[in-house]
Amino acid sequence: MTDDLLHSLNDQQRQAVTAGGGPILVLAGPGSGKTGVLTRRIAYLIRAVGVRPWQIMAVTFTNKAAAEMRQRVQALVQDERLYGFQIGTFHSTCARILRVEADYTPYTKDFLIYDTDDQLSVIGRAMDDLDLDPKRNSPRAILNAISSAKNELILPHQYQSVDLFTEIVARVYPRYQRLLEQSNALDFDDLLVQMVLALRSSDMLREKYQQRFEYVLVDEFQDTNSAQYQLVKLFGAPQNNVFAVGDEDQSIYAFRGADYRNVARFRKDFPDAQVILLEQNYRSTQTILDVARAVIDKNTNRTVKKLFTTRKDTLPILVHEAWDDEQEARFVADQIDLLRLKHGYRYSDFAIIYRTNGQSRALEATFVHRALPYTIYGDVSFYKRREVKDVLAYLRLVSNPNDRVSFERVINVPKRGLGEKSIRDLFRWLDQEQISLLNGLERLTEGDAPPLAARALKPLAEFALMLRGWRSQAQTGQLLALFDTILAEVGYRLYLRESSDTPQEAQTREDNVDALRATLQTADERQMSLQDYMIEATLMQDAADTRTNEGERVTLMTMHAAKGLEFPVVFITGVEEGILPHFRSLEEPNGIEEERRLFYVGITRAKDRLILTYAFRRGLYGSSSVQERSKFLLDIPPQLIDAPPGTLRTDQGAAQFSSMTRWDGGMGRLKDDLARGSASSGRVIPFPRQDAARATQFRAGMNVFHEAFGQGKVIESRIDGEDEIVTVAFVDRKFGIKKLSLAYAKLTVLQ
DNA sequence: TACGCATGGCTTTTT
DNA sequence: GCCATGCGTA
Repeated sequence: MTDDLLHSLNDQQRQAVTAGGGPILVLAGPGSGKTGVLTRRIAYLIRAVGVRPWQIMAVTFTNKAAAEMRQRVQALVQDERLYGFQIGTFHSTCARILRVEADYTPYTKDFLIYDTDDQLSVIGRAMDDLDLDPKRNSPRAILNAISSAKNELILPHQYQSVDLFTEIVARVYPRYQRLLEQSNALDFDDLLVQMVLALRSSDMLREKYQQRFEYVLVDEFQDTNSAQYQLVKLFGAPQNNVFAVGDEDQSIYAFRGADYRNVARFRKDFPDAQVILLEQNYRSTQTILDVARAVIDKNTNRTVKKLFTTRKDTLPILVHEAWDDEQEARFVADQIDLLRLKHGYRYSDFAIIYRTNGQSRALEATFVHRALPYTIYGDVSFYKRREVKDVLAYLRLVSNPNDRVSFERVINVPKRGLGEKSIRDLFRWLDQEQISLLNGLERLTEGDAPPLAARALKPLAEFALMLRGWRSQAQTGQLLALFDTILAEVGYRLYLRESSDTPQEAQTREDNVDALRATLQTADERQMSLQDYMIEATLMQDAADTRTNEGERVTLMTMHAAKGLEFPVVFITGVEEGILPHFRSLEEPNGIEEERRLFYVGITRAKDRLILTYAFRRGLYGSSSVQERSKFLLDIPPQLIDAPPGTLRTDQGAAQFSSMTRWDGGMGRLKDDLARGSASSGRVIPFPRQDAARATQFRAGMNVFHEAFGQGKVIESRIDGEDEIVTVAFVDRKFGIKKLSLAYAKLTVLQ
């Protein structure tokens, strides 16, 4: 009766799906059918073991993944209703439970969830209260530190400072937390922390949920943080029917607290855990798997997996060295055209993956120029747009009139003549009188005159009256009507039109407001309360993101965004020191290993063809700089790199580049290095540096003046014996780009 | 209070 | 090279 669930599985997959109770750890390599195993396991529990859907808790890392998984499970259980089946992110699962069990927390059940922007403004206020200068200590860094502490379940009073910076954090953290509580708001991390604290503090509560959730399944286990790991253990106990699926090699979220060592911890905490390795890959050619493995095998502290495929076809991968990021983009475009023509690939078969968002620019410019259709995957979230945040803040203020962050956001949008000064005075008055924001506003409408500038009182009282009206309208439960009333009364649409620079911008922003309006319509249909809606809106930051992913387009994205996806042809661009690995990662402990995993994730997205590119020079932050190819390239065995003549490799470029500079490397060089064995000994042949002999007087990016040619910008400067050769692009098009010898030319630097 | 220009500083990103 | 923030001025 469960044949349909099991018939297409290999032995290891079947073992995972049908394993009995107790802790189970599935280490699933990329492309090994992990999601299929997870969904089938859930369906199997329901259909073959007789577990009721409401006894199952499944956790994913994104809302999108949760929605997809729910759908797949539904398809697998056919007509069975998934009544009470809990699937969601850790955060949404906790939010849901905490709403019901708010009595076990310092909050009331209509609590709010603050997103990162809200958090930053609270940090700002906390720092202001403590007389700390946000220029000396970045609020973002402090927020990160607090967030890390929370992920480690370190409470404000437990936070230990070890240096000056952490001393600042130690002061801000308690103040920040108190402000959150004052606004009845939790940040994302609090959802986890408060859940852990509640479960730990009350036997009754703990037993209630431990009994309810008999089976706990966790996806992307390598990306759990400490708090999440504790939650897994708390919900899983005492039966410990915990099914954890993950891959240490794909842990790429350390910067937000993910700790792949939780995999090892799980093995230690549950010594009787069954460990199942999924090593058969259903995605890539053997060469691609070998390349991936060569890269990742340099990492330590991992469970070694041996990925294999039964695919017989394979091609070597291609490594291409471009002159600069522009040429790199052109090469990518050329390859796409070539592969489409020669091998019948479609635009949608291609992905271009890079380390940093900024790298998309050169690619986009080239693609636009050549009319090559593309789409950027994972663009700025809908919910991050200003107009969306504004309107949500209005709703949130209605939902919780003590929410100071939302109040501050909307009080002067549109402009009401209420600036920073008035707000600070108002808050000071509230704190002095020890009354809530709502109370204060009410007193204003009754004619109470707090110590504020006289001209601020009227608009403030007007605002208070509007808010009162909205609050009573909210009682009717018609969210859409409330939304329309608010927009009309504050004149928000008019404001959008007036504050936009172009009619197009106004249109886009209004469209966004209408898209948000549609979500309220849905909420009404589902009879959601305003409070429920607010929680959903904060947690589901991707839900309303109606990106048109239709059509034949190549996909551009960061490596992080690429996780979980696959494409027939994958380009990884900018495989250079400083980019991959990223220079910022060098400061992090084990940063290099994380970068290596990132590269690994990128490589394993490819099904048939993998093309790695790097550039000799790259425009970073305006000025162009000389790049060195990534050391990761030297980990790839040379025999996997070549390409048969006439398939992919184009050699014309190299000659062209060498004539443009003294730099005489070429495309074959990497392979030559590797063949010579210099790679294994770790020797890297450095590019000639421009400043090798002595420093140049001029540097790229400098603005200069020449008596005959006028003003210009330095593109490049290099030492030539005793002389210095400066390449300058002159503002006057007549002169264009010129190479000047300092021995003759008079060139002065302009400030 | 609001707008305009200058300065600085810069990953990755989901909840 | 761009964007966000901050300060100075109307």
